[in-house]
Amino acid sequence: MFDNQKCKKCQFKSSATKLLNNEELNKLEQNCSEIELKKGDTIFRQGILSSNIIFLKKGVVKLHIEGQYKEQIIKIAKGPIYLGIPTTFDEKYNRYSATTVEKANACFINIETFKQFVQNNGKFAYEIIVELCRNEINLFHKCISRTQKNARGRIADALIFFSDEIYNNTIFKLPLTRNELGNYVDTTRESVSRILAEFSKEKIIRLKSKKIEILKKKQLELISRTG
DNA sequence: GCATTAACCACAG
DNA sequence: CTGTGGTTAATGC
Repeated sequence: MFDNQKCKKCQFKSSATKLLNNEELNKLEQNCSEIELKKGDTIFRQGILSSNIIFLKKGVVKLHIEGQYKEQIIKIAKGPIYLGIPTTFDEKYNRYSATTVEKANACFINIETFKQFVQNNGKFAYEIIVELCRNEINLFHKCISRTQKNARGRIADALIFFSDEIYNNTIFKLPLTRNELGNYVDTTRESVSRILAEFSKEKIIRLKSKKIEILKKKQLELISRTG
């Protein structure tokens, strides 16, 4: 289970982990375990005892909360990234769930080990803070998108996000169902279907079921701004 | 009033 | 799981 040298030689080291010294890396190797995940696997679930910090090496996940009426997708994220810091660091129970939407590789890191690094290695802690700050700013933008744009604008935002941030490509396969995309951008699956069909008709995207090609990004950006 | 937007419902692939 | 049509409610000229 504990393959020595695994962390030291890891190609996906986070910017924080790069700042650990040799002794700390040894400690990490003894308190961290990597697993492979299939699409749809739960990494951690809302409501259960939280116990690990997750380092998602690669793959795409959704962070989601079971709301009063329906599931809400809070965020889509791609590795390499830490998951669960907000819900594990100072919370007894998970406040949200993380589920893969593609196959992924994740390392489960003992929370006490992670805390020791934060407490004893300022540079490590600094990198973690930077990542948390980025996350918060991103959520502020998401908040604006949700409240101040119409459905077309929100879906345009989502398409640009998948293209630019997740797949770095104008062609990609949506990892979400229409219903999930609706949960992500605060609308219904019907509206998602309709709006994607409109974009396709307007030749802004090419659409075949989940495969999407962005043809006119400028146009999408305009829709994002003006609805 | 009239137009627009989007949710809800129903039904068919 | 999707796409589409009809209906309805809210909102803003």
